[in-house]
Amino acid sequence: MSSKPFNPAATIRDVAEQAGVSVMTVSNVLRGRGRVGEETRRRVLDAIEQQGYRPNLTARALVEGKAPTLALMLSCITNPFYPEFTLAANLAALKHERHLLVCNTDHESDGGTSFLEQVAGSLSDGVLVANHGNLPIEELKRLQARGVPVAISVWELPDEPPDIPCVTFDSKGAARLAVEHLIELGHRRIGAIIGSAKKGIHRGRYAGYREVMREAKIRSVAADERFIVDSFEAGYEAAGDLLASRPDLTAIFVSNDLPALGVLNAAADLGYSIPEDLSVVSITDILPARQCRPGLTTVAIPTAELAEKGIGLLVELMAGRASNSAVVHTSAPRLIVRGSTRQVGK
Amino acid sequence: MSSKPFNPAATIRDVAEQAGVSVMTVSNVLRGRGRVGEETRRRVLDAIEQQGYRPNLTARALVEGKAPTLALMLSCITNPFYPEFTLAANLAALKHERHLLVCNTDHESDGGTSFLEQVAGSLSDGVLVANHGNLPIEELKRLQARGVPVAISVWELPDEPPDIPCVTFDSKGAARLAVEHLIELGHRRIGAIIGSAKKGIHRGRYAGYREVMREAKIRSVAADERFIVDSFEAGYEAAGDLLASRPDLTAIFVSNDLPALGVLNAAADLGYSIPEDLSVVSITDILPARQCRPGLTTVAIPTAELAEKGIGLLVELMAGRASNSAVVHTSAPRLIVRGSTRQVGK
DNA sequence: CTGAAAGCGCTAACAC
DNA sequence: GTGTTAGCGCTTTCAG
Repeated sequence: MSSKPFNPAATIRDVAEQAGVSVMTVSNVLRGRGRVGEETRRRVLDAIEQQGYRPNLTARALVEGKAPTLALMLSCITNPFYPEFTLAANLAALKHERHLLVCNTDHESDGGTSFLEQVAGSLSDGVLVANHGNLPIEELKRLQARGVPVAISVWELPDEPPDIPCVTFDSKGAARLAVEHLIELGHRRIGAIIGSAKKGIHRGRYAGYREVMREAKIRSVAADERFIVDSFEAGYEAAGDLLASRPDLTAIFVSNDLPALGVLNAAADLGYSIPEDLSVVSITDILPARQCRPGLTTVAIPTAELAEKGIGLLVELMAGRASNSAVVHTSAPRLIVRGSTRQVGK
Repeated sequence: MSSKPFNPAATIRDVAEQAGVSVMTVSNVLRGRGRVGEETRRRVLDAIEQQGYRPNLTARALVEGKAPTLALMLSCITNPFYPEFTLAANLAALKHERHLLVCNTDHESDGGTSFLEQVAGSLSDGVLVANHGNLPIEELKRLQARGVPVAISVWELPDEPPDIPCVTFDSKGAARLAVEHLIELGHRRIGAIIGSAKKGIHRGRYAGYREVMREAKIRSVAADERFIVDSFEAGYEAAGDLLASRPDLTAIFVSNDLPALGVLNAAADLGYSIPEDLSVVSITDILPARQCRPGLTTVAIPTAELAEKGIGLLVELMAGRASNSAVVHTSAPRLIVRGSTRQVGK
């Protein structure tokens, strides 16, 4: 019962001692479990206050066999898609009383394998992986086999799920909306810049583009298409290249906002006025798409929802309530018309 | 020596058993400590491989009394300044074998206090706080008194350090470079949009602006100045307001890129051509500043360096090698001329 | 060079 | 209502 006024490294035992109770009782009042007398409760609370005691989450995690964190793997947080995604994932994790550990795979020499190796199932209970077209699927399956909950989000193809639980969105539908918008504005000479290989991650988007072009009876030729890396710079270069070889294009469909921003910049540098000389539409709706002039017309995908549902799926998985073949769908993409598109010839 | 082919939940004890050695030996080979015979070593490694054993970081952290993570507090990851900062902090932390836990204080009802309460000194050994002008300094000091290493980065005023170890940059010098650039281009009617209260976080930047104006013998009046919230939207509005009341301004100095982007957009919407009708210069050099047209002329601050040195300072603090009054300086800001500024009247 | 014992701070059973 | 006994998975003494 000695009054130790303040103890920077107070443990639950110190508190128990000062309050004249057992460790168990302190643990109970701390977490509102078990039954504790009102009087005892107060004494314990006082002791906690005085000593400045705070429970050690590491110790708690060890004994409970569960970690207070979830891991998020993404390519690179500086890609403007991810901040919004990460924030939503973080908030969702917090709702489940978990903190978020993020891994930028682009900057890990092994693509994040060692991160998974260390963190998954040890520091973190589960792993949410944001799809970027080059996932170490085998590695993820190995983890899964080991009993670590693993989920993928931003999966592009609802009809071709991976062998791992995932959250998808309708990428083909998104592309359709974008290209239909161009068609409705009267465009016929439409180029395409795709942020992956032809059969790569954006193949659903590419399929949507092809489909609408076919329906509109427009014969699209390979010369009107470019397959590039999904970056601002690659978009910039591809636009220059495409416009040089097909100067009569009136519109360009870009499979992603980031390269589309590059296209906008290239067009400006080449002396094109947008949207007077060229319409540009893409997919995603990242923040810079609305913070530039002209604003980028784009098809918004449910970024925050993809993140939230990803965390939700992970939590269900951890609780044994979701199966390994779960496929979670998200809201339909929606067209957002801004200044980068216009009626052809106007 | 029974061969358990694969054990998803293998512990160090399982490995020891299979290898026919003691737990200690396994721990030693695992971390290259102590002396272990080559033959024994191999047996242990084989057992680890077969069982798919991976050490439990939580348990290790508990017994070592140190956590494998560091915490980073920032206002919101969707502010384009932070992705770059966070990435650099993350990479620096990794070099010290720590993962990073990030807290978006804007979205915590208590500004992150409960995050600190839970995480600091328990899940994470130390905390790096990115300054945003409204820091819970008292809370941080309390943590510090408790023995938790705490450091602040992006401190604006090298000459007025807080009572907490910090990493600073020369904000006044940055503003000077920006405004001097305007003066050199012949501008005299220069407005200012400051992303804080007059005596708020950007007061160093404001002071730099005033200083250069005075040196150039330009009488700046309050009507040419706006003090706003540090956001794109506030910048947009302030520009409209300022331009309406002072239509003869030829240039605007904005204290931060984010509101400057808003200014660029507002100017475009109001029919101003930039830089023909109006020059805009600001401070920071966030990614969107170079991914928009016209590109934003700005003074780059050493963002990555601020993050790296922040983590470095934290690590020094943890090792007891840095004092609580440490002030770490960073490289001088540099002017980056892009398309948003031009010789007056041209 | 290797092993046995102790314990990090906490919680889950079960007693009383 | 409250206390006692174990033990989470690991590392650190200290013996051999």
